[in-house]
Order: sequence, then structure tokens, then C-alpha cells
Amino acid sequence: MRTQNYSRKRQAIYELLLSTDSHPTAEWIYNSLKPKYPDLSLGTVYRNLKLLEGNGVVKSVAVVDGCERYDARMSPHSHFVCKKCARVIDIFFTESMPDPIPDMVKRAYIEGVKDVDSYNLIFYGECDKC
Amino acid sequence: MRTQNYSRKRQAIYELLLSTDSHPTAEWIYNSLKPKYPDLSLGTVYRNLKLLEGNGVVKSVAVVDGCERYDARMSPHSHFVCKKCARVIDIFFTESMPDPIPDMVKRAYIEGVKDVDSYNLIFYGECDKC
DNA sequence: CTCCGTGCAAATACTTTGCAAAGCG
DNA sequence: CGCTTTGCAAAGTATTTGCACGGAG
Repeated sequence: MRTQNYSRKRQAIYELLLSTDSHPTAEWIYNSLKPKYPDLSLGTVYRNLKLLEGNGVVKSVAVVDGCERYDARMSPHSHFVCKKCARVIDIFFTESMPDPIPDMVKRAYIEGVKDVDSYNLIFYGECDKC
Repeated sequence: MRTQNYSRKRQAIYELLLSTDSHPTAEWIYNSLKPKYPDLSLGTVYRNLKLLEGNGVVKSVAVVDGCERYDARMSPHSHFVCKKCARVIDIFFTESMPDPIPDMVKRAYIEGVKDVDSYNLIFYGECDKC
């Protein structure tokens, strides 16, 4: 197992993701951090996103208009994508609207499927700003 | 409304999609039809897929390893994606396993969401061939 | 004759990668 | 010092597009 050095930039990318619910793209992150880290490069953002994703602390929740959208909220929830403006909105499950998927997975037998370890539920439509 | 000329190749692409449940990529379609249509070009496959998608007779059901996967089955169902081999398997809802989403959408109020017109549910895991 | 459809190749657009230099421990 | 991280630029890869020609009606 390889050790991971402290990295101010990786930290900043992760904290930025934690602080927003906008499900940003790599480029948005790059532009947001560039003022504070003038020598930041886009490649580093991509590299660190993949790395954080591998560590399981960050997730790619959708690909909208060809761009990966990242999220640091790891509790299970789904997303809504606005077809017009590409906004991505969290949909958290609640007591009155519980996550229906685990139950479905438990009962399902599907030909060809050996093991289900995750799922992704995305809604599409129009948001209230459009 | 613009008239659409008969197109043997578009027809072939559509029929190939109807005849398979493998949720192919544009390139797979291209390679499959190339023997019968030696002058087929990849651009044409992409163009016709977009066109058929616009007509609502074909759907992009997932992006696996950066490649769009197409499906001509338009009845609502979900999909399973094998993380190892990228196989995509249909999951049809049945009486004993009904689609839980429409009910969820009906009851949900989500901040920021004006209108939901579709959704996409994808499961990930390992298939029985892996 | 007038659009529609297509091959071909060039252009896009996001993402990944190689490499040498700098940084952490 | 050894291994990690990074900037930079080049490469990669799936997809889209411009254009001129062939085809259908």
C-alpha cells in the first residue's frame, strides 16, 4: 500500500466539493481554485478527482452534456438533472419518501446478474429556474 | 415538418438495434453492418443514432467506459451494468417487482425541481460471466 | 430539380498521460 | 534521499460537423 503525501491542492479540491451542492465539473473546480492557486493546472484537478474517487470519498454522480459531475456527499441519495440548464439537484430520501431501491434489489432475481453493489437513480426534467 | 427520405442504412441501424439486447455502442453497430454495407461510415452511424433518438424510437441508456450504449426497447425498464466486462443487461419490471419510481415521483416534492419527465435507474455490479 | 443522406476527413471537447521538476516526510 | 505531487503540453478518444457528391421523389 502506497502512502499518500499531504497535498494542499488535493485538500482544496476535496473541501471545495464538500462545501458545494452544485455537483461541479472538473473545469468549474479548476476555475474556482485558480485565483487562490494560480499555478494549479487542470490536469491536477482531473488526477485528484480520480484519486479521491478511488479512495471512495468522492463520486461521479452523472455525466451531463459530456461532463462528469462530482459530489462529495456519500450518503445514498439520487439526483435530478435539468435538461435545459444542466443544473444537478440532490434528492435525499426521507421517512415519507424512503429509498425504494434496496428493497427492490433484495427481492430481485435477474438473469445474468451475479451481484449488485451499487445503483444510480437520476431524474430528468426542468428546474424551477428555467 | 421535414420529410425524411427512405434510407436503407438508417433502417439497418434501427433493425440491428431492435434485434439485439446487447445495448451496443456506435462502433459495434458500425462493425456489425460494415460487411453488408462496405461503404458505411462511422459518422453515419452516429448521425442516425442521434436522429433516431430525436424521433424517440431509440434511447441512450447508459454511458459505459465513455461510450454511449443504445437501446431500441422503449418500454420503461432499467439496466444493470457489469463493472468488469461492461455488459449491459435489461431489468424489466414485473408484477412481483413493479417499477417503484412513478409512485415516488408522484408523491415527491423536491426543492428546485419544476417538472420530472423521465428517469434512469442503473445498477452496477458483477455479471454471471465474470 | 430540390432536398435528403452519406463518405470522408477535419474539427471538437473532455479527459488522460509522459516527463521533468518540486515537495513531503 | 525515496516516493509522491504537479505543471505543462502532447496525446487520446468518443463524437460531431463541413462539404461536396450521389440518390430519392
